[in-house]
Amino acid sequence: MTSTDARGRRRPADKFEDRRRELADAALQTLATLGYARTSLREIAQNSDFSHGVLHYYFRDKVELITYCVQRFKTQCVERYDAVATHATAADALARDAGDGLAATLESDALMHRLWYDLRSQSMFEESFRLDVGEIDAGLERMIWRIVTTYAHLSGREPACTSATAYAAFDGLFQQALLRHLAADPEALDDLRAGTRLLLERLV
Amino acid sequence: MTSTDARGRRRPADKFEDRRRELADAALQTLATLGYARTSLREIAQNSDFSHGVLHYYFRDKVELITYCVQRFKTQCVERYDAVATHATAADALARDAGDGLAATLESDALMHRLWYDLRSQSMFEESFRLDVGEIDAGLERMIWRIVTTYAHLSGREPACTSATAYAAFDGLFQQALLRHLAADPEALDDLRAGTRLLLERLV
DNA sequence: GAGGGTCTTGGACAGTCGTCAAGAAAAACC
DNA sequence: GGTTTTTCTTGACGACTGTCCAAGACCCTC
Repeated sequence: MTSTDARGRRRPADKFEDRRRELADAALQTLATLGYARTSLREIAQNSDFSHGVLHYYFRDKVELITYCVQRFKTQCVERYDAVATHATAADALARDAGDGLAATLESDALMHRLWYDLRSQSMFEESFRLDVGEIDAGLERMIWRIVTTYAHLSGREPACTSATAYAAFDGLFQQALLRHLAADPEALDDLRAGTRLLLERLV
Repeated sequence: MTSTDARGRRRPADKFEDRRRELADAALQTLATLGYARTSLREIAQNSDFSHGVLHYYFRDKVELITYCVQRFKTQCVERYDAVATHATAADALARDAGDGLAATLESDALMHRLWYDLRSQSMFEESFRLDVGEIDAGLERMIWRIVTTYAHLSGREPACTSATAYAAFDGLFQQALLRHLAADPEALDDLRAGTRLLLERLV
């Protein structure tokens, strides 16, 4: 049902899913630039190759589109953050790489991270987002915990906090850095790097 | 200009400001329950004793109303958080009081805290909010720093991090606890209390 | 109590929103 | 090539938005 035939043509079910992905990407781009509150279906369609009516051919309503976007955003997040998982062999090198990695993705994907915090705030009001948002948060928590446990192992120590506490602290650090970076604070990235090293050292 | 006359009647300038406050409070209540994205001027008016037209008598437009609300919200925040500033005489008692205080305000004012994170996310998209949001953040940072430095003094140590890093970590902790509390996680409050004690101990 | 400024109402306005349906266009099939 | 099916465009709908305004209600002073 999801395979291709002998001539390499996609089967109908695949085409349908491909178009959904294409429209969801246009929606994500619009959401990242305008924010959830100001994003309309017509604006999304204008950022794609299609007219606004086609959105209801591929999605039942706006909620299904946004939900699909959140899920798609999640997979992009996991891919992006897995790249941060380093292969360092020394504790201080790992701490430096982690700080650099977080600062790099904050700078290059600032708009997407901004959207993430916007959608997570929306999930506090709109229950239909909560499941997907919770799964993204869980994935990020695992990513942070991998770094913390690796750092602990490399330095011959044990983590001094739970996985949830470690993620909460790093997420707060990242969010503050993003806020200041978007407000054109030139020290935001350096403070994120320094804060990452300090938190790693203090939490294990 | 802001005083009352001999008979205790308010001067016109005061009446004007009082009505602005009254309408802003109705707006804040609406914002806290619906969120920024779903709050309209008519909805705000319905949560007050007036009709929707009066909003443009006291506020130039929606942006000025919302901005005024954010400023008003800030003063409420400062008042609320100053109550958390404890007068403990021992380090472990201070850590316990701080955790209990944060957990208490999270539980009793959950909707207002939800609104705060919503508005802070909006400030990443809407530049007109940034100044006020930044000032609120700075006030919260001072509140956290007061707790951290007091804790350090009581335990005869020095803070191991900057004020910004400490606030970022505690803010992340609080926001995760709020997310889980709103998602009906029964352990959210206890984890916030435990996390507060752990962060205090580890960051000084 | 009359007059005049302050305050409030409720409706009208031009846009925009999500949604839908009819039909054109394109693609797939025989 | 003609027919059927899938895909897409276009225009319309009712509801809702922020904004504005004419008219009335209110309140204070003389």
